[in-house]
Amino acid sequence: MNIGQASATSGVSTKMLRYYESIDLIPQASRTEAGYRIYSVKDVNTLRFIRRARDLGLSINRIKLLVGLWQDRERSSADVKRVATEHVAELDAKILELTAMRDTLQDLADACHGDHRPDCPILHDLEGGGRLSTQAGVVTKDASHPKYGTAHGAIPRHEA
Amino acid sequence: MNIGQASATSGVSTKMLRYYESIDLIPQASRTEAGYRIYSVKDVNTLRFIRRARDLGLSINRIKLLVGLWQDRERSSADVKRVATEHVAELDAKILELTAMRDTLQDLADACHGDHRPDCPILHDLEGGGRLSTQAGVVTKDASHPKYGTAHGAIPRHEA
DNA sequence: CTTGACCTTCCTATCGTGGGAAGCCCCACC
DNA sequence: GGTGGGGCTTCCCACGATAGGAAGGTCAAG
Repeated sequence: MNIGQASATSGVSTKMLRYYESIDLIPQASRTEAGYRIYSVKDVNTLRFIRRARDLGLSINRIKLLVGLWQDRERSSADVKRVATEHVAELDAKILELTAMRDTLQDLADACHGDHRPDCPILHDLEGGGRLSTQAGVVTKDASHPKYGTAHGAIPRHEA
Repeated sequence: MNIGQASATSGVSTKMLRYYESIDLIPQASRTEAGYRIYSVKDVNTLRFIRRARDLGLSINRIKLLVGLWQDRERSSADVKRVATEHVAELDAKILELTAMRDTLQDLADACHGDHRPDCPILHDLEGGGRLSTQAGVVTKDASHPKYGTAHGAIPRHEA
């Protein structure tokens, strides 16, 4: 099986196949005399495993762990579960963060009449301080919007 | 005001200040004789605007649009609203995608006893095909889990 | 033997951010 | 008037995971 067939049957692009090999997620494929990579059915199974793990949003590093556990008959399911649970926690955090953004923006959009007039609460908000309080340190308007605070502060932007 | 002070009062790092200038999100700052960048209070306000827009997850390109609209007295609020609404739609899509992943993984983790034994439904799922049906083409188990299909297929991974 | 599809490696880009090196500048302190 | 430390400059590299493309070798069918 060459790389094209392995790609087609595993759902992993040839680009990614070579990349995964380069970062040692999968072992170096053996080669034909001409230098073509050769894949076995077992290799393709591993690739499908990886593909599904990626579909669940797992990072390459976690997938490395999972593949290792998968191939280890002495593994404990607790180890597998921990990897999954950590990822769920990260997904939850991300979902919370995005939801806070979404809600804020949706509320602002709802408050915007959206016609020919220039006046716009969205711009006003961006201009003024993400729902007041940032500027003067004293909240002067309506403090009954707890969700507006969530997206501020330490937002590790490059983490996702 | 030099770049350090502008950074401190706007919440945008000096790295990002120079980067934003390089991609023409903000105009080239004027310079002292020694080549130091100079920022005005107006510049800092723009930077705060940008910072808040980033906090809401808006892309640099959308922020470019918004800054343009913000500084255009003839703008129509409809244009601003459209940018916001598009971003909300993307956030919604992303949230849906992440939630599907989360739910699947959480269910699998729930089904995993997580002890010393090697047997694990998480690995079984990754191995077997994201909740069966992929392998044989015929669903043989429990089809009442509509959420398990959502994360598959065309997932533009690099879009986020 | 040619043609076209496939393979190889290597470089580039994405997106937004941070880290760091090498070198110049400025101010305060002695 | 020096000097030291912190700030500024530019430039390069890294991340994570993926795609695109160029230049060249290979294979199989016609």
